[in-house]
Amino acid sequence: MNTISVLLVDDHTVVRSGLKALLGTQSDIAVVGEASSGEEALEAAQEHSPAVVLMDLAMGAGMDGIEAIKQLRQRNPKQAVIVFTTYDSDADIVRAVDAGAMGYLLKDAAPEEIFAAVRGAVQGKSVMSAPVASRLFQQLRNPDEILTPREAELLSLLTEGLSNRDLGKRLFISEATVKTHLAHIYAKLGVETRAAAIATAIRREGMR
Amino acid sequence: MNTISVLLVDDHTVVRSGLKALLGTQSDIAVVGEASSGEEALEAAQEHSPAVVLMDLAMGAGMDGIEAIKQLRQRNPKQAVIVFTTYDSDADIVRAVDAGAMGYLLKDAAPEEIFAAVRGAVQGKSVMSAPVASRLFQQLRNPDEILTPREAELLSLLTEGLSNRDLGKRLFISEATVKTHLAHIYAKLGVETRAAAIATAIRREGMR
DNA sequence: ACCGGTATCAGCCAAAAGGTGGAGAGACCA
DNA sequence: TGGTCTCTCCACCTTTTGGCTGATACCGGT
Repeated sequence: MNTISVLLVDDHTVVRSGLKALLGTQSDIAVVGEASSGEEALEAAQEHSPAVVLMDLAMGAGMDGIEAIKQLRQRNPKQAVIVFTTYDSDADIVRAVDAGAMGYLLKDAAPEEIFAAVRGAVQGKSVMSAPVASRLFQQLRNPDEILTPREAELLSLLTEGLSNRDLGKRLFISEATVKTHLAHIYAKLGVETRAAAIATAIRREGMR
Repeated sequence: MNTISVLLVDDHTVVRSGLKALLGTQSDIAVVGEASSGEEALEAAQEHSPAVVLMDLAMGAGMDGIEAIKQLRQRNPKQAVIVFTTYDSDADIVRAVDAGAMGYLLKDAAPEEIFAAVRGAVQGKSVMSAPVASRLFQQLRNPDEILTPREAELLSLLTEGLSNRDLGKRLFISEATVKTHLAHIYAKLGVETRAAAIATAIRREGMR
């Protein structure tokens, strides 16, 4: 039986310990290294050349998870990277998959799910938590939901708490136009109020 | 030497494993139970009567962390509850301290910090991570800007994009009361609209 | 030359939110 | 006991938002 070597990357000590403890119960999986930042991850990957990298996206300071994935994939395309994070933010999922992540697990995943993801990853299978999969599916099914540049601009200002009038002044357009854009934005985001739009915008696009 | 019994409450399996592994390295600390929800926590506390409860505030479904703290404190005031969570949201900190939490640690805390908090808690000392402490300090310096627990609760729901009507239903109060609370919140935050309040709340409190 | 997407603007109406002022109940503290 | 804080509720009024319909104009690709 081939044992699968795993590198853990997370800035939370307890999460690393937990994963180590969990993975340690499986005879075919061995944790060969740990890192608490993107930079450390690259070094550790160089040193241990693990088969699988289990990585949190949100790392306190320095290089973020997405960038780390890109670099890892670039240096060693055989290495499988599995994202292991707390949130299922749309933007993060897309970016992670784009950067070359093989799987996307949420931190409340069951142990079995984690084991399956690690084993699947070395075989080229991509495993993701159910909520993540459904979000990805949604996005693929609904390309309409992409905001136009102007709409994105408005949404961004919206999250600063401006009124329609202020939005108009800021963008040099009439209040009527602002309302039109907003209506389109609401439709695309699947919400009915500006409050919900702000909440959705912040929760689905970065900003955490 | 007295060993300190600890109950872990977190809906993430890996976090529980991690804490268990970390605390297991200390000869004077013993994990006597685990729970993954507020309800389970109350049961487990009943069964094991631990000296310290280490609890995540954000629990997926059912009872939230704050409510769990209140009930734990009510049933056994000698028990020390330490909050162990990912974010340092102003509202959460205030509410947790109010509910009777003895300490407030962030999940990226160093192991030593966690040990110190557990040992301190049984002696009646309250330990908190530096960022948390600084936020609390800020709030004490600016008493006008402190939201009441109820207001904080409202603000938190507000950031989910709910309407006044929905807020009322969720909190079992009339729309009139919701508007009163909102008016107070706006005054304290120094904003005029709900959109600005949401934006401010998210940018100044946790949720990143 | 036509069509689809984007950006701009208007008017009308209903719903939601915000401002003002007032008020009672319960908790806590001096 | 009196004062303060918090939470709850009400009525009235103004402003803001959102839903709907419709319009003009520019750009790019077929």
